Amino acid sequence: MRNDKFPDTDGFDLQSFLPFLLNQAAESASIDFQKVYKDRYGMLRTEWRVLFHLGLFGSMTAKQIGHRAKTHKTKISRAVHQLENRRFLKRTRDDQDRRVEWLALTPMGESAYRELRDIAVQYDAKLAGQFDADEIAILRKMLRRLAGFE
Amino acid sequence: MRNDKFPDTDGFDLQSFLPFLLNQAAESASIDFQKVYKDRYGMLRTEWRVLFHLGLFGSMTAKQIGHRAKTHKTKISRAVHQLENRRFLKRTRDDQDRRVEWLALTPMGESAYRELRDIAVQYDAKLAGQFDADEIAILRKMLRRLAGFE
DNA sequence: GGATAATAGTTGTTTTTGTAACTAACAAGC
DNA sequence: GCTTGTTAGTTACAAAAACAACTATTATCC
Repeated sequence: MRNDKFPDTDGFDLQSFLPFLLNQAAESASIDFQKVYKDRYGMLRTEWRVLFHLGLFGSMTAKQIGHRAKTHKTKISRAVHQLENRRFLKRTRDDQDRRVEWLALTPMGESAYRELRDIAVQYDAKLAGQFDADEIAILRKMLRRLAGFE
Repeated sequence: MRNDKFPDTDGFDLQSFLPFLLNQAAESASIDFQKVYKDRYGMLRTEWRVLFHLGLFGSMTAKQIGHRAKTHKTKISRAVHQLENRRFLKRTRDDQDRRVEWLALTPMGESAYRELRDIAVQYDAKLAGQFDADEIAILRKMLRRLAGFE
């Protein structure tokens, strides 16, 4: 947190303060990908996240997605509705526990997922490309820890 | 981006995808600090950012703050209003260009800034403390680059 | 110097989010 | 089996963000 540029400010540097810095980095790093799912697919952030979870893990419940994506159930609920309206997913009630519903992508949803995932892979490679491989590995490891993954 | 756990998903791992990972890390790393400025000071995110900019850099215009914090002018405008209502800052018109107004903290604003800044310093130290010093240096350097600082 | 464009900041309207209360289904204890 | 508590998911309302249109002032350029 020491800061040579502003020794008169008790060494505090806003641009090094992790909550601020992480938010700014996250926003910058997301903006172009956001344009893709927003402008080209008409999706909201929670919607692509739900799409990706189902694409990656197959059938899941809303609760499971919310837990894994650290997203509140109302946001998940709305994203699921929207994806359902667009015929990207279908829901089926659990026979054992009729409160639960299992979500799964339709063929249309699968196809949208694959397209977006390929874009995501390229996008990530481009972001990571500006750093050394070992640096990126350190970055991801630290971010995973900060995010509470692992 | 390779992923050993899910080799059936073309090596895509959502929890390593930088836009997602960065957002999750940013959110986790911000949440406790957010509680402080929100619950204890009744501030919104943009409000503490404006407060900090004025605390750090002294007198600034709304435009300058928006540019430095990458925040839209309407958000800045409303944050400034709110901080003014609470007597945390005062505005003075520029004599040369009467569209411009200079913002500066009142003594009350200064005091709130100093308190929050001290909390921020401790908070950052606590976050950083879970990593080695050289790792943290690498992290901040990379995040600054991603954020478009420097 | 008068029309046109640009800039700083504000206001109004629409989306999206956050929060709390709700419904429906199940579980536990007695 | 009936009260009480929990859980999955939805809905309704309030708060905040996004976006566009606006006012007032200054700059440009003919």
